[in-house]
Amino acid sequence: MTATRPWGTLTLLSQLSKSAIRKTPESLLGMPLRHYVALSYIAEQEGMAQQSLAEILMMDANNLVLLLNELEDAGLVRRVRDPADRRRHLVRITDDGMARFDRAREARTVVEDEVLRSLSAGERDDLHRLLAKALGKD
Amino acid sequence: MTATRPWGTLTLLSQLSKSAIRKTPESLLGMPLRHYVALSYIAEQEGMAQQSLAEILMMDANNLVLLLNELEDAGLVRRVRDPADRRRHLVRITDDGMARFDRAREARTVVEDEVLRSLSAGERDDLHRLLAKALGKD
DNA sequence: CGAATCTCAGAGGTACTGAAATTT
DNA sequence: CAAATTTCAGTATCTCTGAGATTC
Repeated sequence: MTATRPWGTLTLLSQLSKSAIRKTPESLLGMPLRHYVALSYIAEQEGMAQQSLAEILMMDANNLVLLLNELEDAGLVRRVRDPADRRRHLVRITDDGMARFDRAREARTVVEDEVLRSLSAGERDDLHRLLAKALGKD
Repeated sequence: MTATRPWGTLTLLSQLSKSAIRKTPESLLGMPLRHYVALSYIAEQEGMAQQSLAEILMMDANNLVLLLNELEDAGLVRRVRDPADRRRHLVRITDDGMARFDRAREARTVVEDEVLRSLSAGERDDLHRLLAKALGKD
């Protein structure tokens, strides 16, 4: 029943994502976008080991080291050795980091309104729900 | 009425897109993913000038030059001078390019099934429709 | 001649590869 | 000692900046 559609769902997905990235200037967030994305996971799941964090962010653990260096230099997060397994570093967001993340999140709703301006409020909720379900975050 | 949700729609969007990219190996498509994405637009809109194509693909016109060089070297597209304005190059997909694009599209439905496996057929249609509408492609 | 279009070389930022250091 | 975790140096790939060439 699936008619041959000119655009695959995955193609549309990547295009809309690209559009969102292009419309999110660093000046609006107050931090680089990749800092914001990382913070959103660190804030949600406090005290994660770096390796687990790398899996969730779908990035190399090696690369995460460099990213966390930047976040730590900016005073947004802290690395603390795990007392239970001293090989691990637990990543915790700082109070300042949480405050700046909250401001960035507010700012991103502005971008979201622009990117999704063609959708009604109900359709935006539907989209959010479908994306969350596809990611297993429902 | 919008409850404070842990994940913004834009964050979910970029994460699912990243997931789709990671699950699309070049060997499956028979070409690099960015060749496939470019071809999907070139196949849909025959004989576009490079500048228009760059806008649609949301990439730098400079960068598109390098991408088209690769596509032309691979025999997937041809550049033809626009007789009406000899400054322009019109980009056309070759017969071989179309054949290989069709095979790649088939392959990508396999990835799509995996990425969207948590969604029912109806939900997948909904997602497709919402993404297309947000992009103004409905 | 100014503007538009395409091309390319060089620079900058981002991500991956491999090896070292510490701890279990 | 082997495995797990984090760190870093080197490499590769990609994207953007700026200048040049052709045509309108």
